[in-house]
Amino acid sequence: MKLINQLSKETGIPIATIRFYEKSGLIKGEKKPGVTTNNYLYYGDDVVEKLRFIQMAKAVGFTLSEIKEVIDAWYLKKISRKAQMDVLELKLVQIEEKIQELKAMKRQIMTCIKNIAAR
Amino acid sequence: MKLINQLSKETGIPIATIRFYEKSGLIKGEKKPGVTTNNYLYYGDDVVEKLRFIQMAKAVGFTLSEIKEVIDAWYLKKISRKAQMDVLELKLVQIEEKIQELKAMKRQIMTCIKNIAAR
DNA sequence: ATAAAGTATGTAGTATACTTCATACTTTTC
DNA sequence: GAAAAGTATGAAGTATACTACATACTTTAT
Repeated sequence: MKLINQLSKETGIPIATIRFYEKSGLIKGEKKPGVTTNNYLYYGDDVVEKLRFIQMAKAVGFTLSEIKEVIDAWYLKKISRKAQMDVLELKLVQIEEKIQELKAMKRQIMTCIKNIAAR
Repeated sequence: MKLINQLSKETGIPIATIRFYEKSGLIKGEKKPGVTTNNYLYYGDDVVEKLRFIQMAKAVGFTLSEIKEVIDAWYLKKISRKAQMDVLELKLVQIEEKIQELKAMKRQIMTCIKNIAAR
């Protein structure tokens, strides 16, 4: 069980940002049962996983609310299996679209580089 | 030569957003020489190209200032050939990174879908 | 020729995603 | 046991990327 400082060091995400993600409902720490002197929050390994996923997803242009949908489908067992599948399969489609867009950009830029080189 | 309305219709980007991009230096319209009654701006086909590029690049998480760098390297002949190449090659690397991240996310989500299906 | 639609300009407002600050308490270190 | 470092909370501030509004002028349609 990790405290927020360790979480930050493992992921490179600032503590303030992690707190912001927690407030936004993307991750959740828990109070250690039995500890009454403080109200420190502890985080499991799943939270590190989630934070890494957030980093990746943000880097490819997903918003926090889109990311939250995926994380909820992933970890919350509350919603129906079908609803979980729907969210995840939609994300797969969107990921595939982004890959295609990136490949198109790559081709464009490579053409441009060739033009510059041929001058 | 197109007016802003046509530009908007061809790309699906709102007029206000196109104006914002122009103010941000990503695209540029020109006054028709000889026309003195108005100050309407006209746009060439390169602007449509640029707007489509902006749409794609934004969809995969590039910021407007990153996009501006690429567009400048692309169209502005002012900067040195080497500087142009540097910008474009860096973008190629970043695009490749994003593709890898998307593929990693794809795998993760597919694993998750399999787990849900197997319940 | 007049109303409707288009264009330009400037300013203000909004949403997202942080980031900083102030305060207060707890734990660790020397 | 006192200072330094860590944690929690709430509120305010910032950056990016729009989005809407008000005004004024121009062009197009009827």
